[in-house]
Amino acid sequence: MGTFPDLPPGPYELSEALVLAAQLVPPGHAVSYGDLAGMLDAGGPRQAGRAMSRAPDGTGWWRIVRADGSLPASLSARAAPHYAAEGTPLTGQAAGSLAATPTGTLGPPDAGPHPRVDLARARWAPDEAARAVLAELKARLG
DNA sequence: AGCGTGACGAGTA
DNA sequence: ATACTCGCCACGC
Repeated sequence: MGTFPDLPPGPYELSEALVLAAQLVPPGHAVSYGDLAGMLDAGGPRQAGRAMSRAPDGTGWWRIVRADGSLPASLSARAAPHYAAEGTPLTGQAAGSLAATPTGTLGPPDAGPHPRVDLARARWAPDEAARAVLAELKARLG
């Protein structure tokens, strides 16, 4: 207990709980909108998206992406620097030393203007501590 | 009540 | 890989 930011007193609106759950996702990782809702066993991807659209500053909104790892164009442009800073795995990036740049004449395809998170590598699964927080959030849902 | 609108997702062509 | 459909569901008019 105590290793988390203090939870506001419940009961929570679902949108509020979704934002708090999003804040559990650590830098360098990501989950889909559907995943986020699934962590609370409540709502669905549309509600997760709406919650993110209204999320307060300080929420790592760029860590919540579409199921294919993308974000709407206007957002992905703003997300790119965060991915670079956090080392988030993106599609088209070499995983190890095997860098087979398929584009040939073009430069490295990595963080273009519209990066796509490689969820196969970046998807976050809650650790035990996070699961405890999620359980608490669920229990306090209004 | 109906109807349009989303920071969505899966299926199909 | 891109485009388009359809299902989804809370909100606001």
